[in-house]
Amino acid sequence: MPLGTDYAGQDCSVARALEVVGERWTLLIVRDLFYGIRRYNDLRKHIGLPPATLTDRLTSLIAHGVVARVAGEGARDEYELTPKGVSLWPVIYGLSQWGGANYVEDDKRMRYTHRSDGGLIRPDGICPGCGEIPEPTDIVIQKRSTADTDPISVALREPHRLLEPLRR
Amino acid sequence: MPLGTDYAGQDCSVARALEVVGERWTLLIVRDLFYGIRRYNDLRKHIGLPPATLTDRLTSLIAHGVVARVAGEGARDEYELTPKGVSLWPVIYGLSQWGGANYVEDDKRMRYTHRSDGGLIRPDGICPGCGEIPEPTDIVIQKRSTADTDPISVALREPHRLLEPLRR
DNA sequence: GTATGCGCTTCAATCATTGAACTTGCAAGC
DNA sequence: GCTTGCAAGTTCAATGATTGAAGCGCATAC
Repeated sequence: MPLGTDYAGQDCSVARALEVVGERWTLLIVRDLFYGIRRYNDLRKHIGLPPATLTDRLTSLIAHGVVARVAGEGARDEYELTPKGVSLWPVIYGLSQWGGANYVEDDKRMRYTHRSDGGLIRPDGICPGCGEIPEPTDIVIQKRSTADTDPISVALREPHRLLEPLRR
Repeated sequence: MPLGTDYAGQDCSVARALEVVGERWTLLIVRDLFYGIRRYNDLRKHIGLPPATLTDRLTSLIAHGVVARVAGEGARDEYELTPKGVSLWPVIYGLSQWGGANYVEDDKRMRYTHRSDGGLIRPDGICPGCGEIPEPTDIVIQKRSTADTDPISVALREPHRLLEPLRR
């Protein structure tokens, strides 16, 4: 049976969340949408998953109200996070901090800064300057690893705000 | 190829994290270990997954240093989170808040309070009384849903500290 | 010594995922 | 108006993981 219909705990919030975003690839898609990647082929190339799987995951995310398909510049549709999707930010950030602390060298980790005051956001999500937890739209990211050379990874080395469409 | 060996982004912290904890069931096992469930059959019954899968996931978590197998009371071994596993708490809490806010009724959500001052921990993880983000060992949980009637779910309705072994 | 429960392992059947190939629809170039 | 090219998928057979049922060895309880 597919994950997405059968995690046991009916009233467990963690299980309910994982029913929606717990399948393989799903959280990487959400991550990329935070990064401003919005087009089908950009997602596919950046994440490196088979098109059938990408279509399946996007369909599921749209059905659950996490992602919306919207008209983009030009005739192409794009995918973007709904407010419900944006509220997944603490989960993505938590995974990023844990994965970074344990598996990525310091100088290759993504840098997260608070747009209003330039503060380097701490692992617990708080901006040391203002003491607040910034909203995703107030967070500026910069990819510092140079391991990947595809156009999207290269574009992510420029600082830009979360959720702001990545233009190339 | 198995998830656990092949998420594309080599230097992406989120992808690296999901290589370790992104497989189906894995985060539910981690959640249960935070809840104090420590024995094989308790995990199996509470989560409702096939034994072969539970063995597989535990082996993988141990190999990655997230879980340790330790001697329990009596002759039985138990499973417990390592410090690296405990540092996954923000991820579990984030999923819990998102799943709770979107899919579980108010009065059925798990209650998280700060042990030192009794404050009801906010969705962002901060205790409103002291303004701090409590460590997992300082968090008291109480399951409020009565939907499940298995012994473990019943035991979780008593307030108890995270990571404290659940005795029946 | 017999039964029960725990902590697994084994196995065939099912189900999801994969990668390659193919299709469709639009848009610009010739 | 024909072709070329690309974006955005769909289709399909092969592979691989997951499932549920059954079984097994050990330990304690009766």
